Amino acid sequence: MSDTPSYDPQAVEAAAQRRWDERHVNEPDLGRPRRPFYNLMMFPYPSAEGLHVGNMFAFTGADIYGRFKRLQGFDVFEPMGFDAFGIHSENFALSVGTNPAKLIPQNIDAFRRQLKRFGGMFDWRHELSTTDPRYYKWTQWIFLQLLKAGLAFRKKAAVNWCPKDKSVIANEQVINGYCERHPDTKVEQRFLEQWFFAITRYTERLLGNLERLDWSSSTLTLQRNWIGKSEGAELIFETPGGERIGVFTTRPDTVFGATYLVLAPEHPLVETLTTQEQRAAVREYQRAAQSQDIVSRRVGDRTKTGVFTGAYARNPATGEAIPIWTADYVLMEYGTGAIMAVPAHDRRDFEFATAFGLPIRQVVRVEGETLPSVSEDGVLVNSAAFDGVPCREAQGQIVAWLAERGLASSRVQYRLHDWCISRQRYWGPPIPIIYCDRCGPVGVPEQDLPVELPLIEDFRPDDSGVSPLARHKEWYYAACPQCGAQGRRETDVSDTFLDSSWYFLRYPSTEFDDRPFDQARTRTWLPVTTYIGGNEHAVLHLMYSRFITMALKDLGHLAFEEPYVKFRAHGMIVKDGAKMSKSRGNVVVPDEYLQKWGADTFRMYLMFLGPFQEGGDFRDTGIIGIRRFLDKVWACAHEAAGAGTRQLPPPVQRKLHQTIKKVSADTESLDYNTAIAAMMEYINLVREAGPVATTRGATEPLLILLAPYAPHLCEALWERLGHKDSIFASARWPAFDERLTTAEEVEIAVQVNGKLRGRITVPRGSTEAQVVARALAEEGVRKFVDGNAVKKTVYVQDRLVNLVV
RNA sequence: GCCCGGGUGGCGAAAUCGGUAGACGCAUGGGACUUAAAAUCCCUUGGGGAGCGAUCCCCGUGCAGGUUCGAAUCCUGCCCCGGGCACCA
Repeated sequence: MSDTPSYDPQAVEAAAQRRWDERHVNEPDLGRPRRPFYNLMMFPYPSAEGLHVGNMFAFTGADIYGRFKRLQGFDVFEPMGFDAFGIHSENFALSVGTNPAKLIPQNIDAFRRQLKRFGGMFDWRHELSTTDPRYYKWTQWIFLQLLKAGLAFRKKAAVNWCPKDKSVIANEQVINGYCERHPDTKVEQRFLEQWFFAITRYTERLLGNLERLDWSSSTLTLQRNWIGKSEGAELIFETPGGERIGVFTTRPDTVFGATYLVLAPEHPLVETLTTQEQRAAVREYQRAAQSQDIVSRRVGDRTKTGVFTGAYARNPATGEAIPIWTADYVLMEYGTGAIMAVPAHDRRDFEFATAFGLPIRQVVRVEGETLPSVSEDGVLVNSAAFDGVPCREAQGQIVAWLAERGLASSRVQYRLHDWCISRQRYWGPPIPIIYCDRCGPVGVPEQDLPVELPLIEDFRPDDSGVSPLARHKEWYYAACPQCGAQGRRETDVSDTFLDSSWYFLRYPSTEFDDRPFDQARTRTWLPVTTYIGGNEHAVLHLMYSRFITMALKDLGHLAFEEPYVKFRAHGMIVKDGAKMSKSRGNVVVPDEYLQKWGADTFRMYLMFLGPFQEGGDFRDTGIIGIRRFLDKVWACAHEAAGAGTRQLPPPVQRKLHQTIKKVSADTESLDYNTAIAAMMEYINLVREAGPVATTRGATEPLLILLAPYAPHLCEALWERLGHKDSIFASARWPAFDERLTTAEEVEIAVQVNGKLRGRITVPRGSTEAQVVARALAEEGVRKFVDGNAVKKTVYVQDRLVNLVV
């Protein structure tokens, strides 16, 4: 058609976005929505490099879902914000020598521009940044609520310490045990008083609730593994001096094979038990363990080291005296910090016993296994009265037997640790605490919040070993809120995961400065209806925000305890099979694609790459296919605008209803790639059918189905078809008629002995007898039946018949 | 090492309460239109074989077995790739 203007994405997209802004299309009535739908996606960290395709992939997938819900008649709230505190910003700022407070606004501006360009349905009235004092005032408020409730406490914990920097460094700055900035300087560990949140008091709730959450199963599995519940027993080994050493074990059935004990070097009893002769060696070992950085201390598969303490304890099962060692393969933070070593049935103990010549006693026999044999599918041997008992049964029996003498009890152990929120850094919200010599640590009164992070030039850590914030006396010294004496502010800032643990609560209430979240708003919009994000945050962010929500509920601030009713994990977009990263130099920037192809084509291309929930490898060889499709839609709509209304030919009508059905189901389940394929099939059929099918009745439903995917194009074509209001404000998701999705006749596969031998077309709903008769009439089928008697027939209604001869 | 995913044409992928493998798209090759090119449109394409031809036969979903009338799909044992955890007792 010569009067059809050509499709110019840049012009179409600019016009559509202008329209949405002017008419406030993306801004639901937060006060009185009819059908509220909170569509959340993970807010980005605004890096200096700008939005990359990984972000766009995630946001597009989430935005499609939000627009889909919008067209289904929901009042969709789709907010966006910036997670701008943290070590990444700070490190970047250090490298360019500019305060992050000056850099971040520029980054945010660039991000906002890109986010607008790709066409997200964001309600920008509710944008937030975690670095805004109006936001982190409430992050600090949350800290104070937990402090009041006894859920925030101080504890000594190890950090990485660089002796050159005279400063704490993060785990990711430790490279093979050396400082990232001083490759010749070994990192040590130091013990500092730090703030923790008592997330472990919520372990069972965090675990149990997972049963009831509508989350991607991969995410649930990651959370369960992270919590790491393991059931076992605590056994007591007594020393001649009367000390009781508790050990946690999941294999109490192997206690007869425990030939020595190992205490972590940090275990308090090491000091008490070590004999005079061993003292020097043990001290030396403890010192060595401590001088390691915490990263390499935890890296597995190291050669076993350890020292004998000179002391002995009695094996509660055998009564034998067994030696007590200390070794760093036992971790103080798990279980009791002590283990019973069963070298015959534990790989690590076996390795250690072999290295130090300790006895190895087999107490479990498993068919066909050599030592160390760790299987539980065996029976006990060398275990006195328990010989011959299967492992699993023996576990309970032995615990019960030892419990009679008070030497055992059942115990559940978790891997989850309390959450250390202290960061010895500059770029974060100051922890609102004032230390007073008389009163100890005192929370800053709520009316004094926020404790603003001062804009300082010398935010770089220096050799003084004092936090940059402590060098600013006017900030550092503050009156004790309790007694008025001069106190000192906490100079640590809080973890960025605390910032992001509650941002979804803030979005609907950003305009209120006198409360973190408005009660009415929160009741209306929360919990979040659907959260779509990456599994890279499956444990930390998602676990912490669940915990904070539970704590706030218990403290009376919220009426619900699970923040995200439905969570879906999207896949990761990679480049040539590898994660995109700056160091690999394989980061794909979306800007040039948006420039060349437009947002709609690029959005759809990303979704067509593969299943959204699996991700895929980015390559740009197929974009043209999406563009061709959109060109067809463009032409079709323009032709339809000038065409009259007429009945669709039956095959086109059938395809239309099939397409509505498939796109509705696939969009709901985030199977965007197949939804797009279905729309392509449909437009191909319409184009093939020609002018009789290129009508308003064929085109309008397609525009609505396509609108979540290519919102700008559909907005423009909707207008072209004469509609005054935005498609998102006025269109309703089309319904399909199940009866119209099926044809009168169906093709049936005919198999002989399971091999496909022909196809026949029969009326829908034909009986088995009719179909078999028709099948046997086929020459190609008869050839294979060849006079043999049909022993059996298998008939699948309207699909297939199999003749067994 | 343990826990999750996943291996299907030249490529991205469809199809899994077992039922016509390869939808849709890219890229091929051929053709139409054009002075020509671009764009567009039509046809072709898993491998092998038979036939002038409409067609027909054999093989084929990482490998080896198994269950079944029938397996990409279920079971057993392997191999490879990606992700997570990692001395967690």
